[in-house]
Amino acid sequence: MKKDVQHELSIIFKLLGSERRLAILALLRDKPCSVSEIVDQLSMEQSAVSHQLQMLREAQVVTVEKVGRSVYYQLNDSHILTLLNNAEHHVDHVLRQMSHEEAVAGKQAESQEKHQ
Amino acid sequence: MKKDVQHELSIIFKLLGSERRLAILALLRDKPCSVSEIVDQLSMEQSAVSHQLQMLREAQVVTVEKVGRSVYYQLNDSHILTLLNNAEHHVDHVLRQMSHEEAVAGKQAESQEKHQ
DNA sequence: ACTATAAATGAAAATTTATTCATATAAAAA
DNA sequence: TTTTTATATGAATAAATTTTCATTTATAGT
Repeated sequence: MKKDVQHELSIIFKLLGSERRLAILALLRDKPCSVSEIVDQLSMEQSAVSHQLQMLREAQVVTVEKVGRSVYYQLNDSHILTLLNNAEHHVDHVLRQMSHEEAVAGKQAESQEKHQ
Repeated sequence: MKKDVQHELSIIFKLLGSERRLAILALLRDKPCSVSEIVDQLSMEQSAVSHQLQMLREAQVVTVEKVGRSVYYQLNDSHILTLLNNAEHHVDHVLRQMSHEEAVAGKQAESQEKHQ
């Protein structure tokens, strides 16, 4: 893998590796939102939201449009959506495996009880 | 998006959001590696590598196999590969757009020079 | 059994990232 | 034009992550 690609990759993953930014992106996935809509829905401070949006902007993950005195953000990037979808699959996979292992562990415990 | 999915997502993205871990994964993408192979190839400290591998292990991104006194790590997860590939596409897209914008900026500068 | 090598681990130190706070900017409303 | 509302931004603080250092564990070779 080329080094600058790796660097850019780490930037985009770093960006997605925050629950708050993921929450923002989840909102934007449905429809464009103004900053204050995001603030209200996620109960975050305005300044914190602005800082996060700044990062998403700089990485070209979202675009901006001024409407009156509001600023609307929207997803800019279909790749991000694909990425999120794939990642969700991965998570489903892991979560399922975990609950499967729990089930197995449960049966083992059960079986051990019988043998006591 | 469910909250626990979002949480897991942030974990996996956080994991991928590090150049060093990406470098490790790039090595493992080719073939399983022992800890000391990784240390040598990436010129990292042994302890740092071990800590990073611990995280990858705990997230079930890699699996471990002892061979003699070496410990070999390998990618466990095809989803991660897909994720990395998708992300590379995104990066290509952004990098291309950036160089496109540079080109445009260059032409504008050129054009402005003419008008001076 | 003793020594050397490979890797893991815990805790402290260093670095990075995120949040808050104070303030600035910009546009609409009064 | 002054006031209000929405957002942005810089700097300080707080929190999280990463690295380093010292030590431990485990295994192979002597």
